[in-house]
Amino acid sequence: MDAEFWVYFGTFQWNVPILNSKPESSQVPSSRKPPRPNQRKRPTILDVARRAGVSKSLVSLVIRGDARVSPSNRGAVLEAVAELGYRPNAMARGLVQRRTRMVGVVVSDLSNPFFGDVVSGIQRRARELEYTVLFSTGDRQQDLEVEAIESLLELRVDGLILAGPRIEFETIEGFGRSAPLVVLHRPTADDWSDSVTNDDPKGAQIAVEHCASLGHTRIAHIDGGPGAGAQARREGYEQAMHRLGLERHILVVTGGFTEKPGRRGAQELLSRRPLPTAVFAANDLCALGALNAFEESGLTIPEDISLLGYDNTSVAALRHVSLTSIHQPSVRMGRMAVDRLFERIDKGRTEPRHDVVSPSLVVRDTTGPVPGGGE
Amino acid sequence: MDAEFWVYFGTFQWNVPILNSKPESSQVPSSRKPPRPNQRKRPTILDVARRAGVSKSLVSLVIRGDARVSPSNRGAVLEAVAELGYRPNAMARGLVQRRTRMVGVVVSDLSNPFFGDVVSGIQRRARELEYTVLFSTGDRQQDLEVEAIESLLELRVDGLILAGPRIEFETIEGFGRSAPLVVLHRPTADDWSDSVTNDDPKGAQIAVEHCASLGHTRIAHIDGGPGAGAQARREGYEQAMHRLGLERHILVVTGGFTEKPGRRGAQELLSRRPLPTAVFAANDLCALGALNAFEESGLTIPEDISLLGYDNTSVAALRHVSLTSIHQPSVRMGRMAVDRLFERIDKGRTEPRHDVVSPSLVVRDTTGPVPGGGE
DNA sequence: TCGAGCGATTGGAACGTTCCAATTTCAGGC
DNA sequence: GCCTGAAATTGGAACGTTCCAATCGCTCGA
Repeated sequence: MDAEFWVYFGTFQWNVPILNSKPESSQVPSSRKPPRPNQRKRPTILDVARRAGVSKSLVSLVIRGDARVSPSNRGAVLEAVAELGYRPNAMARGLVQRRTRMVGVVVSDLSNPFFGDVVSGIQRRARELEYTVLFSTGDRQQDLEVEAIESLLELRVDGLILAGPRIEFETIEGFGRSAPLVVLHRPTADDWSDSVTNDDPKGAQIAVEHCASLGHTRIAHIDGGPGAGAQARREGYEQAMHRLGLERHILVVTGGFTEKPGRRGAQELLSRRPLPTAVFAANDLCALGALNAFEESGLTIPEDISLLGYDNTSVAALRHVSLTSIHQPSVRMGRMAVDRLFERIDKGRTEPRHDVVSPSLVVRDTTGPVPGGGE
Repeated sequence: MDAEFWVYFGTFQWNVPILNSKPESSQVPSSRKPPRPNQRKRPTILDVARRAGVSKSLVSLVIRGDARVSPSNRGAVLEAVAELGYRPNAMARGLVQRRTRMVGVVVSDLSNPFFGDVVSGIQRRARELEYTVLFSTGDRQQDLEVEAIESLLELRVDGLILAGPRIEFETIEGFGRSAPLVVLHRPTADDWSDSVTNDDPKGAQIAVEHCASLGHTRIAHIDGGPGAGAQARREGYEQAMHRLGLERHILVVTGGFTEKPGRRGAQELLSRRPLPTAVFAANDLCALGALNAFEESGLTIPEDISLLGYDNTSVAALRHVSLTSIHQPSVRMGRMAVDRLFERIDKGRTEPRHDVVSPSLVVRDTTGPVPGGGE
């Protein structure tokens, strides 16, 4: 068996395989062998140059779109390029230019629809700035997430965006020392990274105030459990309740960021008396779990209980669901992340910047006036 | 303004910017300027070698985990690596090795929850085979999709997986000539690429048979419009209806793969008399749109109308939705795609292989017996 | 007719690795 | 003390680009 040896020094982490004396026995399936050239040898800039009868430098100029090349030579080169099926080698280019015009994006969970919009914003802004985006994901596991980041850094991306990272803060800070880094959806406060987050306490406040404006007083909260954003939303809820003079109605039960814990949280709420008339859930999926539990127990939404989610995912927008939710401007946040990176990479900014954007309320069909006039 | 000039030759496509005589005026914002080295110079293998008092070759051996290095030297090198915060440069390595151990995955639409599982399968299998996965997406646009693929190929990924590509068949075939290529969720039949698809006609047949087994005869279909998989599902539906002797009940209305067209399709169905008692929609989102339209018109599901989706996405599984659907083994399909790639890259397979996996039925709460005994 | 000046073109030196063949080191047997 | 061979280590040549300074070839004015 191979041993794994972790070198850890300061803020830097990297794993080195240590083999035992038996050489390539327990290695990868069988693949360290001579890599069979499946495809025929790829043409290089030199092949193009030969074919076009010019120097490699001239080919390079044409490829980069330099204006000083004579039309005839440009034509000849382009022709040779097409004939040979030449495709520039980004590695060679990156090596000499020492920059890649690539940004790496690590998404903690690609299957969460919430990240779709973020990714879309990143993609579009990056394109405007002529950057290429490479995504990677830890598939919900911390160690894979670190591996993904490492790979991207080894590829020498010019900058890194971590969308909702699940890894430890110290690790993140270490990466920030290696490359320009923007953290999305999770606040950082160090000198090495930027962050773009939404104002969770504010969002919670908006949710509570919406309920209050509909006459609700017994407003409960199903929280996000141990998750990162959970605390901020819970505290926002509590503060808002205080501010409205509803502190004696504060009621928080444990939930989570997916359907099942939301369901369980709601079931716990159902055992309390008097029942709350409005429930603010940690996020949309959590709210959906709650919705299900309420419906099963014979309550109707929003007549008996009003329900709010958070994140305004595509699921909340489905008309069959039509969940009132707190919206984060995800697309814009994605764009902002790229802008922060751009400032560091191309404008030379070095002082950290931490942006907080405001959430907003999207009223749909799961919230309504308090039944029977409250209390 | 910059002009864009497309070189197209045979199966190869690549865009070359052509500048007008004014040099760097209307260029990118301002970024072609000297790239400011935001971070301090990165240590190279030579720095490590100097610090550890050994040759660069020895450092290279340690990093790659070669067993022949003496323990003392290994220790010294590792120490130097940690002290300097050295991270190997994948570009330099890839350049000389002429392989990268990276596979590129282009997902047509990252916000579609359907691809979450596929990606997960790809990710896990790739990790087992010690490949790194790089994702990219066209964000639903054809030209961006091509750009994404180009970028990955310029990076010299060892292989490429296209998940539900929206680009033309000829273009795909061209890419298959440049690198090992697996197409997911869309059949190909050429000699240059492999494909992994689900058996759409079979899935449609299962859906229809499920309805029939519940006593339904007036089974309608809301199709996927002009989309790629739409045709196969529609034809599967029609064939199954024939086989069951229900050809006179065949009823297809135009829909699409998202909620809105599904809604419209359902509305059209509602104008037909007699109403169908079961509806098979092109996919889950389409079915959700239909569900909404039916509910709005006062029908209850499944008492008045049974409803089926396709793809068995996470949305269908939400208990509040609980949509009967046709399941594709997405995770497995992702794994298979990586395996096909591996066979081409490391095993030297060259003959194409086209796998078709079987879909299956997931019964939930939107299908039930035919109301009143049919006809 | 000649050089100045300018645009177009070129060859060589990087970039940071791995690979390979060659060299050094060292233990052990005679 | 020397030779042998294996193990450990090494320097130089790739890999495919871009960058830079230098050169080439014209046109034009004196």
